Amino acid sequence: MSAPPPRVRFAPSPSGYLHIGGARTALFNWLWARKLGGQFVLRVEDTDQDRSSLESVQAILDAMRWLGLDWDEGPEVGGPHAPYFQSDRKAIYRSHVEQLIAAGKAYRCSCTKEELDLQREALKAQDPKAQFRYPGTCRGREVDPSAPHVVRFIVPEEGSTAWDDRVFGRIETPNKEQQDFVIMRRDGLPLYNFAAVVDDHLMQISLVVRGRDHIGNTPHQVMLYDAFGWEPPEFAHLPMMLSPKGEKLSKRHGDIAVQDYRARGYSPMGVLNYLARFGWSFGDQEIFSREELTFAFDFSRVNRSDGKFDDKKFADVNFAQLMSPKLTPDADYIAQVKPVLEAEGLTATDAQIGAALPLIRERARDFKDAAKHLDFYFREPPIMDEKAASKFLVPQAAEHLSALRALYAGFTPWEAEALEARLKAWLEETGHSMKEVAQPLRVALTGRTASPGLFEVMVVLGEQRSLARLDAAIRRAQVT
RNA sequence: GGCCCCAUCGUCUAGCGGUUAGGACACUGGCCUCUCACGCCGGUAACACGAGUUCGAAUCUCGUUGGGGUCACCA
Repeated sequence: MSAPPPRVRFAPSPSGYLHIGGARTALFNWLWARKLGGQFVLRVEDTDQDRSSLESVQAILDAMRWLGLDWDEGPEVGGPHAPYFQSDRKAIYRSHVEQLIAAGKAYRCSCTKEELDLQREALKAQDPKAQFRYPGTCRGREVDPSAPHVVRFIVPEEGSTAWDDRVFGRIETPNKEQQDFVIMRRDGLPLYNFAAVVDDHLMQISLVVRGRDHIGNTPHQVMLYDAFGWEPPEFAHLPMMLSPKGEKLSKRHGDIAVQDYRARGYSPMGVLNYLARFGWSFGDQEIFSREELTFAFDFSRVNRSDGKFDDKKFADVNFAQLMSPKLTPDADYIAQVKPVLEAEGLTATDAQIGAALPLIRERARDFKDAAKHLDFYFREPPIMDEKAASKFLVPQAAEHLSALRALYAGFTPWEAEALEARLKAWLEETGHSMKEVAQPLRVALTGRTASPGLFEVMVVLGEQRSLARLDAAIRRAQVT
């Protein structure tokens, strides 16, 4: 008898862009749902109105879509447990708070933040090492429901709270470490721990997958499930992604938004592949297709130790994705590089890009880079590297290039092997070496000193443009 | 500081009592070669430390050290 398909969720708070660490959490959730045929729910945790914005919601949804992490229920797609914005679920939270109060598991508290701050400072003055916890002043006291107040949950004095984490195993913390935490604010909005529990239960989430920074919240949430008489979901906490220096990853460490990598010209699978292998492994395999990832992923192979972000490795994984026609089919490659080309003022048909693609796949590390490698195929005349020109397009080269020009005019078939054979024969006849002519020819054809093989380039360029570029180079070489 | 978690090359990791401790990135020597790139061959480089358990520990236990997370009317 197999377990029912999981219901998992990703619950971002829309206070910025989709963070790379958040994307990994989303990915692990998504993989699990897709692997087992479950549902992936997207829920927007926007109960903090000051920090949430609509633009941010949009940015996150865009990033999710770009990564191909589609959700079965959530914003813009709806679902049986709508609404999926917590700001639209206030009435639900309110009634559940009332339920806990009525059951004697929570109480209204009229202590103000200022009062508590004062108490906190007083305690600190008395004993700098002491831990301040809410003393339960309002516990059992009658507080006028119409007067300003928060609602606090009653934490059991004794015992401990535990769960069996899918990744970390059993985690247990003594209840005396906790205080009567606030579940509803003065303004009537719920707090994270409370809203998450109510929603996860109502949305029938069976497994909560999130960052390890939530481990401290989990006991609160488990207590809440108990208080409601609900069965808690399973939990799987993920090790943290830290900065290269081992600090918590933040904007200070450069690019950390999914958007940043999109702008850099990374492919979605490049990003996903790197994230997947961060904290998870599958033998020695480094590069995965989306399907392979979905097949191979399992929480039993998720690590417990935090990791440091490595840009170089990330770039290499992205490169490996782009290099493989199997992982990045021509059509995908073309669709993604085309806009970058256009931004550079270059226009090319899919077929034209496709013809040059085999020559750049093993050279371009990202789509930005690809556009650079593609530039001379589509720019007429090509941009001439002046240093290269003055070094290689000299009178001596003009002679060689003129000879080659004559050799290739009207030559058939215009194919790499034939073109190369013709040149080799000429070298044989004249006693020149490939090294003498290669670089002048390359500079003539491409405007630069580094390029794919000469004959492959000539084929992509075609006879007319190849000869025209030779002519221009010969003129240039003569006047030098 | 309390609580919780973690600990294999610089980095991501394999390893789940017996291995010359493997792979990948990065770095590096060479090969290939018309340049660049890809590719191939090779090199430097790790079990944090200390006690146990065991015939035998990177693998199990405890301690030490180190690192991280969390302690809100944020999520």
